Amino acid sequence: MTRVLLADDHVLVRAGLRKLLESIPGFEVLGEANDGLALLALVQQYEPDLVLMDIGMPGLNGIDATARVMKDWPRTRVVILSMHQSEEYVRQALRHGAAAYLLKDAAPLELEQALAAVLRGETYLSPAVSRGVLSDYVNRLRKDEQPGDALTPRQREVLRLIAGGLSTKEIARSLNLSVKTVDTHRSQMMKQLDIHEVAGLVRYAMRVGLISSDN
Amino acid sequence: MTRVLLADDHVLVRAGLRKLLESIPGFEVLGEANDGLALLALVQQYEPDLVLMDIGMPGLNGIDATARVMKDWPRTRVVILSMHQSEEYVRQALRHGAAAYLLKDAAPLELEQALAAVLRGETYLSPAVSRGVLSDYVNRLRKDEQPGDALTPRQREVLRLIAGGLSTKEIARSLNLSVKTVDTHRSQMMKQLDIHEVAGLVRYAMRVGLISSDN
DNA sequence: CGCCAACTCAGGTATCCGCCCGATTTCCCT
DNA sequence: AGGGAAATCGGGCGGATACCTGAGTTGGCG
Repeated sequence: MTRVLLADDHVLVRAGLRKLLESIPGFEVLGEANDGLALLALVQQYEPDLVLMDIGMPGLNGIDATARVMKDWPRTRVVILSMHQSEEYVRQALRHGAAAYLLKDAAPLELEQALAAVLRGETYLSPAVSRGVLSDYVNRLRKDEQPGDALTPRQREVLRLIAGGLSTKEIARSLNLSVKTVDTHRSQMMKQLDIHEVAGLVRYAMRVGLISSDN
Repeated sequence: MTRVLLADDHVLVRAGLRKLLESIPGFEVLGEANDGLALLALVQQYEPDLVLMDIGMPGLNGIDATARVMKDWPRTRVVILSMHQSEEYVRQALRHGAAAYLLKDAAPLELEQALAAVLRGETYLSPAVSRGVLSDYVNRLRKDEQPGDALTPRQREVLRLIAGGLSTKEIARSLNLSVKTVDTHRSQMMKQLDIHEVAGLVRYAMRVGLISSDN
């Protein structure tokens, strides 16, 4: 039996969701909350397996409520219900630990699928949403336009190592060059790119895809 | 009529693809190339609407060939055919301007769908691939776990400015602190995070979402 | 052949960074 | 009441960085 809590500020919506869930075998609705804070109290009381969470709630909204639920009850799975397929909402929700992001105009069948996926430990996004996320992802990759633009091959090599955290001396050793040569490359790049600190170089390297934040 | 070129180092594969394409109304195969360089010559000659490109080719591979095609004929749409659903390949392909990434074990129907999507200007990924990309995307968001983990609020403040490219002196002025205080915060963070250069701090700040590469 | 960009290396200087030692105050938690 | 984390400063040291000027070599391109 999957034990579920509902959070939504509209009574009718909650009632509808309850009916829906109770029509699916294996789900039990423990309670309903009309805002984030009320939900947190219920979560503490029941420690449910699943929370169906609206985003647009007065007081503590769904995203922040999700974050606080995940902080103290990380094993609880939170399914976000939202009217908006805004990129930003989706990302916030996922970042704060939501297990699924469903649009409110989704078909009931989709809700079942989403719940099944979530209980298997997967992350579920409404098709319309995942399409958006995908294109956003693609855009991000695209923005990393080829670094062959402003820099010479040697400069890119040096930049990669700088951004990787190596000191000038280490880079020189690694490339079999004089320290002074590496120094010149760094200075040259800074002049060309109008960037004047290592921090800026690292950000640039990341933007053009020379390195990624996880190394 | 969509004018198409094929690039693959296996004759049989090319022949099969040609048959497939010619069975779809509206597609015309202009020619075949057995490696990247041969393809570039054909592209120059025919200026096709579409290129079906294998990744694993001798000489100039599919990714690099894609980049060079996109550089000089940006309106050409390149569909990557690959045996591997490696994350890295997909990302490289998308980054260099591929319009689609198809696995070679895809159903013929999927090829048609992909071509249709591409001609509509969309980006198409094989389902298996897009699933991987999606989960990668989600993982990336998740990794941006709340920065409240390892660092104190003040440290985060300082880190944000460091990663933003400010010097210790500038940060001190900006926060109305002594240079020494800022210095201490930086050192403290480095010890805690086991990171020992500014470059590493910048990458960390980016990973936890304190800053983004585009400032 | 001559030009130019890329690559290589050098000396010098002012500043900044990374790290060591130390200290005080505030505030929360037990 | 006492412990501990957070935040605030200081002195000092060795090395790295940012920027300057100058200069030799290589390879491609007209």
